[in-house]
Amino acid sequence: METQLAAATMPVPAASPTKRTGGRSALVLASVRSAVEELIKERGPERVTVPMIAERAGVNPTSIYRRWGDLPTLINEIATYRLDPERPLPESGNLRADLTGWAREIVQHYSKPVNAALLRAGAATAGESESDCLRNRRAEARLFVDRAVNPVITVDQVIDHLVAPIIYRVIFLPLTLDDSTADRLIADLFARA
Amino acid sequence: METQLAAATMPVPAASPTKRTGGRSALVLASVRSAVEELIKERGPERVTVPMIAERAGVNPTSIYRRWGDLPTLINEIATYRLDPERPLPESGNLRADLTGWAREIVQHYSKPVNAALLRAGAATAGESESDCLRNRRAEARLFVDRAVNPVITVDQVIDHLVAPIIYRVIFLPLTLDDSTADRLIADLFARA
DNA sequence: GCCGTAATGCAACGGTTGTTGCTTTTATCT
DNA sequence: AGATAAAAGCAACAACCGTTGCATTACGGC
Repeated sequence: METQLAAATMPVPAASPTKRTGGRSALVLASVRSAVEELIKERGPERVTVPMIAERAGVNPTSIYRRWGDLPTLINEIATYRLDPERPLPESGNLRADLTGWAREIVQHYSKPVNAALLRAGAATAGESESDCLRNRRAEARLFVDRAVNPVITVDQVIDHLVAPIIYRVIFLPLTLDDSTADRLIADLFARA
Repeated sequence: METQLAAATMPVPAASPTKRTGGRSALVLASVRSAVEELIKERGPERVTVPMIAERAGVNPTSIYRRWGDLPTLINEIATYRLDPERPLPESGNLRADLTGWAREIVQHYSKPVNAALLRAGAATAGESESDCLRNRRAEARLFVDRAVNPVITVDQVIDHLVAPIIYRVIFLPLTLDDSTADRLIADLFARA
């Protein structure tokens, strides 16, 4: 067939479909992201549609459908990368101090209504395989515990008694979340150790 | 106006618009509920629509729209009352024993994929005012602590270190949830007291 | 058993959504 | 700079969704 001939002729079977991330694509990505964030804050995660996002972003709906395929997929991606996984983390040499700074940052992050709304939306799709918008947070927890010389506590304990209460309150009891929450949970966590 | 005349004539202004809960209505309610549960398990909470539910339930879509108005509202109601608030609760006279039984029940409940999916869906709408599908659970926690003679722990601690970790794992780490989870958390919780 | 009316069913509609084939733009590589 | 093809725009289309007015059923109170 034609493909065989072509394969024989070509030096390399063109197995490098170069992605385009810069320029216009980046602009579309950015404006779609902020459109989603605005709309989700304004109307709640359940009442946002793709055409609405497209209009707000000044972008054609087809661009969104072709890039993400799905509204849940799009929202989930935004929820996952809202808190930059590449950002600098506390590195004081003291586990408790590091976790304190880290927990405070998370509380502060999710105190913003936009981020709380995104988390709730992300929760809806969290069941399916690897679409978990909090996996970066757990990787960070693991990092802190793993590099400590004398951990005292386990990763599971950090998840259960620090991350979980914060996330639970963000989703279900947002009004009870304040700056003291992180410190209180840290105190509880290390009281046991 | 006519209304004034009517009001003067009538002995009681008919201020009792009797609801109809039995017979057909009950049947519709039941079949809609199981249709939602089936579909949410099959396709995930985000890919279910009202017409789909109506067809599966053998009910007219308008009935659903008029009764609940909204898909999120419907799903949220089901998520809220899936675990019967009137069910008997442990009442051993011992706080730790009661909480243990209660926590085991919750873990077992949410180990079923249907209930986990409903919880995720409920999380998406949890921000808005009083549409919180876990409020009954928190009321129960309060009951246990309030009636204990020497509580040892606070309601907030039950929320943060027992309820929150279970719910977090149900939503984001369903595979890590097993029968030992409840006991482990209870142990952690009372270790401090 | 009868009556009033709450609740469901039915049908038609206007608007929206998501898909598809094609054209235009433009990011990336040489 | 020029060539290539990835990504975005455009237009048209067939679903589908949710609303509304009216007819039908049958629950609940007498």
